[in-house]
Amino acid sequence: MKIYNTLTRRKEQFVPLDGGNVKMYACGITVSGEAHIGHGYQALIYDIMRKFLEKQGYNVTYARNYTDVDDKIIAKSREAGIPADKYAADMIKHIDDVMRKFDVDDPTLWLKATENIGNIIKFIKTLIEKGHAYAADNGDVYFDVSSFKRYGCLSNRSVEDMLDGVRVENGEQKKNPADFALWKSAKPDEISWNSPWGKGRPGWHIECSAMNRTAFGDRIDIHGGGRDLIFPHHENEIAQTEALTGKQFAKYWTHNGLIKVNGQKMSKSLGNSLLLEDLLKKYSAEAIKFALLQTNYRNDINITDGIFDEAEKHLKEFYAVIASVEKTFGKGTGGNAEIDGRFDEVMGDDFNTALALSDLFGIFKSISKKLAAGDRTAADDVKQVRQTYSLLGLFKSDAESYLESVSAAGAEIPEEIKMLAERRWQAKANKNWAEADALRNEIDKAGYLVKDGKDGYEIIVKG
RNA sequence: GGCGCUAUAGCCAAGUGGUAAGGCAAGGGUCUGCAAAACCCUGAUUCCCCGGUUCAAAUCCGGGUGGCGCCUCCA
Repeated sequence: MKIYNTLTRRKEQFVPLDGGNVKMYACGITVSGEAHIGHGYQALIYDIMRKFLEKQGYNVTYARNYTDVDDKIIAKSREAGIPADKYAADMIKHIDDVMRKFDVDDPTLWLKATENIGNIIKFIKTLIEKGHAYAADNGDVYFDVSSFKRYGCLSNRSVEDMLDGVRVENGEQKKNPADFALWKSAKPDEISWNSPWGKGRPGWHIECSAMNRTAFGDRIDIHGGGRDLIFPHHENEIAQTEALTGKQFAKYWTHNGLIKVNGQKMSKSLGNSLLLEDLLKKYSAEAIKFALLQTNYRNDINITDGIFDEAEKHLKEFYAVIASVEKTFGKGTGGNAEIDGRFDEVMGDDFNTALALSDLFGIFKSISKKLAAGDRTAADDVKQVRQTYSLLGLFKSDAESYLESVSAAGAEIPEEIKMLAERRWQAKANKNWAEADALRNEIDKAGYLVKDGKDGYEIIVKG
């Protein structure tokens, strides 16, 4: 099993810290808004990593967090006229629902910032005691970047390099512009907790360090998140945790690529987010996953017109084969070790879902041939594909129901279209080709397509 | 300005030393009254450019150029 490690910038053999037990953490969502496709993608990737590691025999404990207090949440909740904690709780519930529709499983542990305030305060206190952090007069607490020599080891930058790019907000009392907030003092009427430095709330970075330590102890195997978190978030996590423990925090740092829309990154500030909920109204969860997993998780994905339509088309074709096989031979009783072994092989190389998916085209071609030849092992292959690829969230549906749900619009053929098609069929039977073609054009203009079979025809909705 | 990622056929994309997977689109064919669908066939003498290492490089090294991202909240 090989995993690409951002820390060393190479693929490494995966060797857990503790034999067969794997501790894995992935940064989750700051719940200031609805989940977009990027959030769904990230959740999907780490869900797959967890499941594949389990398939390899590891005992995985997988933790994810919700950042449920921050500036944007406070601002949004004010706009909505509800308390910040209620706003965050409602949003979490909503996001959980959408993720369930997207068919991403819950982690082993769900962690929330607001449920770990005590742990966070304790963590900060220790950092101050050890001389890695300091409290300013206004009640803010900052991490002293100059006290941690390895600062910059993940993102490969030096403190000096950073200084010219750092922005200092008004009212901040930092010793060094690169220092970052561990604790933010509360402004009037903001949600806050009592602390040794007065009322306030935790900074973003410290949450993950503190929650990790509470859940897992000093060290973990895999820490993941989107590539945009490398700096400053993950760099700061390393500084906080390693300054406290003196030990290496995460052994493997993994970062998924970002989803772009028409070449541009989706971000909260640009406001160009594609909401997961909206996409799920248009496409099946399986089609969305298929489209996203056709690229290696480390690369960015540019969403352009048609990538989901194309994926849906492929799934329809695959499910059509599955439906035929299961109808003809019933559910398989055996399996196909080759399909499963090949899957393990490609996924074992840094979770190469792109290769795993491209294999499907060959697999289904072979299954179709077997079906045509009356070879009953086609049913075993189908059973194996369903079992193996369920790890990627694919082929989990009943084939007939899937095909029905995807072409649901086709069920609603208007009467007049049906009549046109019937008249065309008659014209055709009378070998009146001109009239038959004219009628087909009419049907075509209305947005439908007639497909002739041997003993009848079928009307489908175009597009 | 600093740092990182990336550059493979019209498009998407796999491939980290042994001679270019897969998909879409396109073209040809079988089938069809004609279509659609389905099935079969056809693609890069070459992997942004220039040097180098090597028996051998898309793959390693050096230098360019273009695209994207991070350095402010971000998955």
